[in-house]
Amino acid sequence: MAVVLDRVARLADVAKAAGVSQGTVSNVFNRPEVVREEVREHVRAVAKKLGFRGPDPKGRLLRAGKVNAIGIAVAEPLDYFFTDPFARELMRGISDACDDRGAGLSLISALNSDGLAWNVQNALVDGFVLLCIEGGERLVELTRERQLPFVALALGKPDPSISAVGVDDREGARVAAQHLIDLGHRRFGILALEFVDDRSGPVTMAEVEAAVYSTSRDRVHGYFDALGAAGIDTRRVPIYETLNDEATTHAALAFMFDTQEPPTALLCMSDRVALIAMDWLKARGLEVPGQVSIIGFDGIPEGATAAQPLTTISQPIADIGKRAIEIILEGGGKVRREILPTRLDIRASTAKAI
Amino acid sequence: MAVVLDRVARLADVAKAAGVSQGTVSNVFNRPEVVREEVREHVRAVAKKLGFRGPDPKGRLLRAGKVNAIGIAVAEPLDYFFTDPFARELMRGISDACDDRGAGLSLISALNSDGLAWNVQNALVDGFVLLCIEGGERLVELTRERQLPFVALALGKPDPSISAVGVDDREGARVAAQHLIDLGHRRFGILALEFVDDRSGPVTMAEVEAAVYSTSRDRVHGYFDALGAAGIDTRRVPIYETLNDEATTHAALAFMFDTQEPPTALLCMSDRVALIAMDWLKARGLEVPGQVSIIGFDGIPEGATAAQPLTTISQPIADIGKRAIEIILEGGGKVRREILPTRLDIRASTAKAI
DNA sequence: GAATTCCCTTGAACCGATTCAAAATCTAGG
DNA sequence: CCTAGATTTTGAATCGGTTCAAGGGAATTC
Repeated sequence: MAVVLDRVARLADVAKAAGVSQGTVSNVFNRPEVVREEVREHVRAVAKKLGFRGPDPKGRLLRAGKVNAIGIAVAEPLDYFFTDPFARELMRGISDACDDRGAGLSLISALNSDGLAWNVQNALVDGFVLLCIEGGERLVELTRERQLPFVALALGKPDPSISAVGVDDREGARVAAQHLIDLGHRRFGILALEFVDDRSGPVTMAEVEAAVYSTSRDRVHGYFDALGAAGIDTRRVPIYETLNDEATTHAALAFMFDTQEPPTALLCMSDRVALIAMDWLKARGLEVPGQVSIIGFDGIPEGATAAQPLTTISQPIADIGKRAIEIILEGGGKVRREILPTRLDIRASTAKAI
Repeated sequence: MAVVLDRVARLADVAKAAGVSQGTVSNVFNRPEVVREEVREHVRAVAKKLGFRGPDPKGRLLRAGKVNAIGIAVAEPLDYFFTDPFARELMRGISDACDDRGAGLSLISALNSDGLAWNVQNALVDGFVLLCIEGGERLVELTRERQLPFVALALGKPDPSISAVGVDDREGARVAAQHLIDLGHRRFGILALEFVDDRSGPVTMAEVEAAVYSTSRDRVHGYFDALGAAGIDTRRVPIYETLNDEATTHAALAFMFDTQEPPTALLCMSDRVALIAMDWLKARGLEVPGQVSIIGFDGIPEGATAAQPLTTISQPIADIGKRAIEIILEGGGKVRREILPTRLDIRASTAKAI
């Protein structure tokens, strides 16, 4: 007697058709060893006939509670994960950690705040890694609502109530500036990242102190720690806020180099900006590092493989991702904050001052 | 009277505490406009007091059935998505398509077959895109079990029963060879991808015809279509199977160039292999394209931005990803097969034969 | 022959929401 | 004041499984 179903077969259908309880069918698929072979094979045969391919994860999920996947959220379009060098390197570390634990990876994004809210609220994950490159505050706020473990990366405002992994920006920046001082440079320019959202242009020290993004502020402090100690008048060091893109970086360079005494050393808060600066200077006939030395920040792979390799302060990007996953999966829900070390990678964009 | 729960609050708890039905609480969060303002605010207040932050997606999922996410599966480690140029470019297209539709993205992988099976069987997704670069057959088999819509990309064996998006490999290869013939070349070498799993070395035409991966076979046919028409004895054109890595590509080059009459033109089945070949030749003091012309296949961004830009047959990689998503989300479950056009991108690795 | 084990299997509770027909309440018109 | 119609709210079914205490039956021990 073949029963024809008007829908896809469920566990219960198989149970009824095979004349056993639902629990037994469940065991056949999940713990086959506890079911008598005869019964097991019979159930399997019936399941096959009904086109039942195994328990639907949607059902299991509710009972089990665990999704076995981590969500990586960012306030950028999804392709950010595959195009931005920093994100890509970070995802390498995250991927490895997830592979090791057999966890899946869900990419979560939103361009507008409505979509972001919905995506974060409904993502089927066991925890979140927040890429707070931009709009970090809001991302944290939304995620908090979910009441799932999460770790913030590159978060501007350090909040002691949430887990985070990062680097010591101030110390990294200090080392960067010290490197250039050691090479004899005395005239500097700082190509900064955003202090507040969507603003670019020259900034004053007061604006630096009022920064929303403490990452940028800390780095300025770090640069100035070294410059000040070397007796350089930091009030005369130009700081230009960029949006980490070509247009604003070019504007920053024009601002600094169309002057009587242009800098001989550029302190850049990202490798991206540093690479753009290098191209711009060369196009203007200035030699790097002959006439101008450039140091970046981040340590993205592109910096090392560029036509002219970039000296930079490397962050252990992949490790940051890895630690984030570990904290979520094994942190036991406790708040953890980790500061990983940076490293000065001296390559071919810095040289002795003339 | 404050009720204290020993667990996280649920919809039902809020309903009871607020003295309304569960359905009303559900409406407050999902269709607030149908609930009287007074009730709505009251429920919200109670929810807040109980620490209920909104309906749990795990519960909603079961009822709604839709996850609103697409799974991208590959038989490689997860970091493949972020390190392999082809995969990255593909994911760009997929990301855009998902962003447009507000769909999420789940990355699914496995190193060993057990893990792969589990991940594919349990992924919470509405459909799959299969990257059949390697182990495609098995991936298709596993996915079929899930009874969810899926699209295969770069699948070796064309199976008319499954949806797929790809390019006309034979025609693309023909155009590649024709380009070199037009430049006057008469001595060719073919650096092939795998015909069967994990094998490398020189292959005979019989082995080509017996290929598991029809992509590689079709490309050989395409190359030979052009070479044969130009009156070149294809039996004397060496074909070397590589694993798309440095070691086997170097072996292939040694095999071809340690001969009396080395080729003046290399037909490579991937840009990766082509770039490796270019480096190898230069390291041996051979000029590209002065002494040897090289043409790739794929059109990865690295080929265009390389120190010496690579001539290649470009696949519309991002478009392939985009179409795959569209087929899953809007295909209505019907089987669809699409062949997208390739394009000859002439850059700096091919030149007139001497 | 009764008691004790051991091995399977059962049945029902539970996971956390959405949905919708039906009931209850309110509003306006006669 | 009554009623038709509009607006809200309820209650119960449903989604598809997992889990585990309790039960049944066969084998083993006393």
